[in-house]
Amino acid sequence: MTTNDLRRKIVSAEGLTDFQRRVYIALLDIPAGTTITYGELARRIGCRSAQAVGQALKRNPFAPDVPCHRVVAANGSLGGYNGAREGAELERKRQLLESEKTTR
DNA sequence: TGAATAATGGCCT
DNA sequence: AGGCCATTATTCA
Repeated sequence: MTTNDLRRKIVSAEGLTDFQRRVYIALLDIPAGTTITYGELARRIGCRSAQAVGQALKRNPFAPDVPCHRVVAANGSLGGYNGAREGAELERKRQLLESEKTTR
């Protein structure tokens, strides 16, 4: 599945708020192997609340289709993945990031 | 250096 | 109007 298809999928998805779409689409703009903080991402979509972005990601109905693993905390922590702030899910996220970084 | 706590902004029901 | 958050910055030991 290409990124473009994914974007189309997001736009055509129902039951989502406009804000959520902005978040997911902004994620698609992030190149593989690159990380961004919640705050930075929030600013990208014209928002000042990193927490709001966190909510959107947790409620991410497209996971793991949407590369939400490229988003990390401001201090470099992984943050969370697939609704989990710790555990095996995070380990998976870590590997995904490393893999992308290497593949880049 | 690390952990704990408070402050904050905005979305969702 | 109230609650929620996958944050962030600050403070304390």
